[in-house]
Order: sequence, then structure tokens, then C-alpha cells
Amino acid sequence: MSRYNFKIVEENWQNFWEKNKSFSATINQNKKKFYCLEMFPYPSGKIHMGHVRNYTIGDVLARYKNLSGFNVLHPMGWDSFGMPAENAARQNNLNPKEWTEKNIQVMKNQLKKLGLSIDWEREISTCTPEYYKHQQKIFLQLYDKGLVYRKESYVNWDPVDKTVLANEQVINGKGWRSGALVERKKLNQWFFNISKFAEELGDDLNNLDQWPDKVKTMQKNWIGKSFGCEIDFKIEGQNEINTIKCYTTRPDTLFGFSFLALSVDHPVSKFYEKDSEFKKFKEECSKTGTTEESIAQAEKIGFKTDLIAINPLDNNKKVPVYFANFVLMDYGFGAVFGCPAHDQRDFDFAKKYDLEIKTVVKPKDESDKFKVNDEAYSGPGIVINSEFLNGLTAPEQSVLKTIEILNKKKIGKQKTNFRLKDWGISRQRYWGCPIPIAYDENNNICKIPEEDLPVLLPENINLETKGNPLDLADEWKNITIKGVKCTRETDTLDTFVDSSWYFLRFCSSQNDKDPFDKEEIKYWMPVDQYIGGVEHAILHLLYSRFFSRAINLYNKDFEIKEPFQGLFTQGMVCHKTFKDQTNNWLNPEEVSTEDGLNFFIKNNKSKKVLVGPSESMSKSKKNTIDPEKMIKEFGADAVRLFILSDSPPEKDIQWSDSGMSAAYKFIQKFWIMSENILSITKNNDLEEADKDIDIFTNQSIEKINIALEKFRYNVIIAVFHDIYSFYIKITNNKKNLKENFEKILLIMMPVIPHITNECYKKINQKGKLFWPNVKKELLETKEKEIVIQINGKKRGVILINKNDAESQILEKIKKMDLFRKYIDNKKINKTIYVKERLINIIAL
RNA sequence: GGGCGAAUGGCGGAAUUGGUAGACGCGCACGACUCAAAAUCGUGUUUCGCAAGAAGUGAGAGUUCGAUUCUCUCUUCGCCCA
Repeated sequence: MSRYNFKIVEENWQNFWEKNKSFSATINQNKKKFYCLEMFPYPSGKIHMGHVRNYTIGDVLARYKNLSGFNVLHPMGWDSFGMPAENAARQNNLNPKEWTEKNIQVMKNQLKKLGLSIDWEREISTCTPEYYKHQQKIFLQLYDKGLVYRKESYVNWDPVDKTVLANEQVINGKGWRSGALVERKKLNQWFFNISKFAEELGDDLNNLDQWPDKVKTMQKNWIGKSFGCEIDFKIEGQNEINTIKCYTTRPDTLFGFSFLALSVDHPVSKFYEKDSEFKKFKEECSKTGTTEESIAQAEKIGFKTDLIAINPLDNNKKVPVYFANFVLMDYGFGAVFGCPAHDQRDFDFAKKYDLEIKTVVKPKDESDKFKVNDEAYSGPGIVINSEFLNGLTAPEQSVLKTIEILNKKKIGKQKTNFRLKDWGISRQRYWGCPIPIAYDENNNICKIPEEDLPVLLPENINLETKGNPLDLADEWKNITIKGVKCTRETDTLDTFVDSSWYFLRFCSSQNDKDPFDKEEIKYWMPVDQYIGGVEHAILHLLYSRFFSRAINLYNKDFEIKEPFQGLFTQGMVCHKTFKDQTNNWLNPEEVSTEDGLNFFIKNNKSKKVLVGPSESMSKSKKNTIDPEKMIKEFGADAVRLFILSDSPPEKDIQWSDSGMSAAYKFIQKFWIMSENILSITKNNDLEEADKDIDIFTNQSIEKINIALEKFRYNVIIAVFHDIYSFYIKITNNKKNLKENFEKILLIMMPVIPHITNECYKKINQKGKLFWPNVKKELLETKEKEIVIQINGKKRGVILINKNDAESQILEKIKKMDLFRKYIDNKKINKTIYVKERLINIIAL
């Protein structure tokens, strides 16, 4: 008996699958389809353990569904546009395209070595014209439907690199590369009108019953639907301004109104543009970033105007109007009324500028004299100090009542507001999908005519320059459309656009004419199970849901609203972090230990290593394990086995070397056991069928079925170990051994496909692969061991017949030692019998 | 500050959803094989206790014949939003 050579076996099977196109998917109306999709990777260079986990989880499901008779679509592609390519290209003096293509080659090979059941014929890469030309078509279709528009909007501007920065590239208000102070700059940019669907995107979450609640809540919060009202405040002090419109969710606190705050971008600001003090203030405001968080954290500051706002419920009450840095033009109408007692931001502001703080809501159990002191009270309660609103419960009754009154006075009306803003899709970068738009000499928007599509990215560009290289690509930029001189749009599309429809493209990735084929979409969509990291819970998933709805508007053949029927978010792969004495991060390979407690630099015991907490694997902390190396050393099956074994898939997993080698040992052990069973089954001295083998095998199938359906993949591995301990004990051939062991190999196939296929081929040359059924009758036994509890405490067990009556069981127990010991002559008050589980005797 | 989630041996984690807590793995201990080590195999391993037994699922209460599971309060940690 030879040691299992995973290198040969795994390569053979991978070749076999490729040659036989085992996983290529074609429409078959007689079969139920299953679209299994994992989030496609960014081709950053090499695959990492996160990919291994993500794709193994998906592959187990795809292979399981395949064996269960589904027509499975399991494709893979590359999210290949984006900044890293541009940065890497600059550093290595390469073309982003070359860099990306090289990475894809490497990563594709690595993924193949994992033995994934992927239909590689459907592979796509978003940076190829074959992909993005369709995206440009979709863009223009959405433009025609009014879902794309252009407006001025703020960006983070790096004045040194002359480039726009993403929020995560702004570190402490400075550019990540140049270190220059980042400015807020207004640019003309393209937007998708996602807010048009805000209501629908929120409501339809309720239908997604195969999505984690966590993700649904996150999306709901992001959309941020709120119930409130708009109010027109009368203004004095400026002839041209009569009223200012505000949005609020708490109109019921109007009697606590003590100032009106405007965004510096509010239309009213035009009357102050010449005021040097206001200019200074506006500049000060522009130093705070554009994110909601940075605005919330910044100190509240204001600029007092000469305007006076009148309280709509009490015309004698007049309050000052400020420009304030915490009011955003994007939300509501860029104006809020300040009620310091019941909003913390307003409270901070009022304290700073010494404005009135009038309490108008008290907690339920406080007296009417309740007064807000050190912080705002924003909780529920009873309205006080508010004339006709007094005594109403806030906010339920009081808000409705206030809206009713404002409505009657025609100075306000009920309004639903959303936090969700339109999706800015312009990126001032080279490595992205060109926007198929140009501008004539008068800056009018011109669509690129269909016959001139696709707009290809120019290949010979200079990345050394500052800013967007496309701005300087004159030859590419200057065109004529129908004889009219035009300049191309030089912004490219946000890469989230690429990933908002790639799952549709997979259905017909070879269709050159259209983005997708009607029939293919109809058959394959929606994605039955989507698997990926929770970090995409909001944006990517929301954008994809928006895209489906948007396409639906112009393409009536496209009936899908929800692209992802099932969603699963897997946890991260973590590893301890190491630092040397001078605080430099160390890779686990540079570190060793003898006792698992004290770590030192490899081959140098005198140099101690500081052990940090276990964190998600990342290049910057150097706590990564290279999957390719692990596959080389232990084999794909062992790596797949380990990555699933130690934690439930939705939770984080700790990488552990001992866990990895345990998985490897299991594969080796299993091979030997399997070889042993194989030789036993060749023994012609057949013994009678052993019912225990039937029962055990069926129980294992049942357990794995349940675990698969619930994504409890770690439990599957536990069942594998049980299987091993059971089958290792078999020494003689039984009539039912071969058939049962075949089933065992089949149910292990999704997780460790190479070794099980090899064993299966050996034991059954012509065997068809299928998912074995559970024989329910074998799960039922006549007898069952149940627990005996006395006064709720476990005191023993008893073997009963399943249809024994409670009284019969009690009689049996009365003859047992434990009865004499614990009950003896105590009086039995009552007994509780839970069928086939336990009996509890209550005695005093 | 708000929302959501989690907490089980030395460690990762099981538990049929209210019914034998600790499956399975790691680690550790002992034993076998070996001149020896590694590898492999076997046995044991929640804690206290020689034992009988008792305690035990972050802490405290509650519901129940019975709670890791349900309810309330608190602590710590994680994620998301602000």
C-alpha cells in the first residue's frame, strides 16, 4: 500500500475535468438550474486565503448541487479595472493592461490548482473591450431613460498630485501619497439616479428571505427612509428672501426652536459671497472632509447672518439664522431648524453661541418641570411647554399633530426623506471604463453614436504626469461627431459599475452583439446563491439591485428585479501578527516557536518576537499565508478541508499550522482506509449484510444534508472524522459494504473532490456520480435509549421500545437501583415523558 | 452616541432549535512500536474531589418539571452607522 500522492492525483483529475468540460453549463429545459456565484476577485497579483475560503465554500455548494442533479452555472471572472493597476504600473513602469493580464494568468492558474468546479469558458474580465463595450451601451440606454445625469459635486482634491482622491485615500485630511492638505473642490460629474428607486430598494428587502438579516438592516439604514415634514420658515431682514424651506423628522419640537442653520452651499449664501468674513468661514468649512463622519466629528461652528427666522407656530418668536458646518446641502433642503434641547448637534451649537435651550419633551416618568441640562434628550416622552401640543406622546402623536396643524396653515406638509444619495460614478482616472460621451464647443453633452462604440481606452498614455492621463491624451480626446468638433469625456466609470451587472454577463459571456442574451438570462437568473465578504454588504449589493431595476425600465424582456436570491457572507481568515524588537512586521515564515508561547526569529533564538493579536490577513501586517505554497505542500483537498473545518463559514477563522497538518493527515489516513476497504470488498467470502453499516451510512448522509443546507460546513468535516472511525474498524466483506462505501465517497466529494473521485473510480469503474438518497426507514430504530431525570437532574439512562407507554417505562424504572437510591419511599408527584427523549420524575 | 451580533474546556468549535452540555478537531498526558527520535497507532483529557458526589455554557435575576437555547438588567468584545 503506497502513500497517497496528491500531486499526481490532483493534477490528473484537474486535467480530466478540463478535458471533459465537466463543468461547462448549457441551457437544459429539462433540468432545474442552479446559479452559484462567488464575488469575483480583483486581480491584485496572487490569490490570498480569503479567496481560498470564499471559493471553496462556493465550490462545495456547486458540486453538491451538481451531484444532486441540478444544472449548475458556476462561473468566474475578474474585476480588473481600478486604481491598484494604475499605481502598480507607475511603480514598475508597466502598462496597467499588461500588469493586469499577467496577474490574471497567475491567479487563474492558482484557482485551477484548488480544483474548483468552474466553467472557465464563461470567464470575463471587466477591463477588456469585450466586456466594457457592452457597459457603454447600457450607460447610454440608462442615459436615454434619464437615469444618468451630470451635476456639480464636491470631491477630495489633492492640489499637489492634481488628482481626485477617494475617501480612503484621505488620511487625517491629507493626501495619502503627496501629504498635501486635501481641499474640497467642485467638479462636474456623472451620477446614476439611484435615489429614484430608494423606496423600492428599501421595501423589496422584505422579500429577500434568503439574505442574512444583518445585511438587510445595513441596507435599510443606508437607504435611511425617514418620516417627517417640510416647513417654510418666514424670514425677515432681506428683501429678496421671504421663506426658507427645512426638512425635519421632529416638527413636534418646534416650540424649542432657537436658531435656523443653513449649509454654506445653500442658495441664500449668494447674498453673502462678497462678505470677507463669510468667505473665511466657508474656507474653514471646506477643510472638513466630505464624509458624514468627518463632519460629525468636526467642531460645530457657525456664521451668524443678519436674517431672522420666525417660528411658524408662534409668530412672536424670532430667532437668528446661521450658516453652519454641520448642515449638508445634499440632505433635506440644506437647512435645519435648531432645537438644542432635543438634538445633540444643535445642543453643542447652542452652547457655543449662547442660544436658548428650551425643553419641550420630557421622559415619561419625569415631572413637567424637567429641564435638559448637560446633554440633549432625544428619546421618547411627553410634550411640555408647547401650548396645544402639551401632553401628547412624543414622537408618535405629537409629530402627526404638528404636521396636521402646519398643513392647515399651508406652511408645511408631510414628507418622506431618504438618506441615500445619487451614485457618483465619475472617476478622474485612466484605468476604468470610458464614459461614452463627448462635449461640443458649447459644452453640450453629445452621446457617442452607436456605430462609433466602443470607446476604447488609448493604450499609449503617459502615466508619469500628474492628474488624469486621459486629459492629456489629445489625439484620443479630440473627435468629430457627425462633422461637429467634440472633446471626449475624460472621466472613467467607478469600478462598482463594472460589478453591478457582471453576473448577467456570465449568462452569455460570448455574445458579441448584446450585453446579455434574453433566453440565457431567463433561464439562469437570478443567482440562486451569492457568496462573498460582508464588506460588500451595502454598496455593491445595492448598486446591483439598482442596476437590475434600471435595466428593467428600458428592457421589457428583462424581468429580474432582485439579482441575488440567496446571499451568504463569509468571515475573514485571520492570523497572529508578529513584530520584531524594532517594531517591524514579520511574516509567520520568519518566526518560529518551540512551546507555542514564546516566539523568536527563525534560526536565531536570541531574537525575541512580539506576538500581536490575531487579525484579518493583510499584506501590510505581513500576517499572510500563501495559498499556493500550502497547496504545493499539502494538496488542494487538504487545504479545502482545513479552510472549512475550524469555524462556521460565516465567522472568522484562525489560520493554524497544526490544523492544516491535521487536515493533511486526515487525507493520508483516509486514503489508507479507503484502500483497505477496497481490498476487503474484493474478498469473495461475502458475509451477510450488516445493518449497522446501512444505518451509519444513512445517518451520515442525513447529517451532511442538514449541514449543507444550513451552511454548517465545519460540521461536515466532523462527520468525515466519524466516518473514518467507523469504517476503519471494518475488517470483513459484507454484502452491503461496497454499496455503502460508494455513498460515503459521494457525499465527501464536494469538499475533497480529488481523493474521493480517485477512490470512487477504483471501487466502481463505471459508477455514475449522484447524490445518494437517505433511506428514512433506516434512521428509525425500534429501541431508543432515553434519559431518566429525577427532579430535573439526570440520574441515568434506560433503553425503551419506542411505543412503550409512559406507565410501562415508569414500571421498568421502579425496578432499577437508581430508583431505590433517589426516590425510595418518596411520593411521586408527577412524571413528564418527552417521547423518545427523556422521562422526568418529580418526587418529594 | 445609535443599530446589529457574539460570549460554551488549555484553544477552534458541536448541541436535533426548550430535553443526556462539551460532538469533531487541535493541544496536552500516558502507553505501544523504536537502540533513539520523528512518523504512526492506542487510551485519557470541563473543573473540584481518592471516591461517592458536587459545581458548570460572561455576571445577576425571571419563566419552566427542565434553559447554552426564551424574557429582563449588567459587563466585555466584534461589526456597521453616526
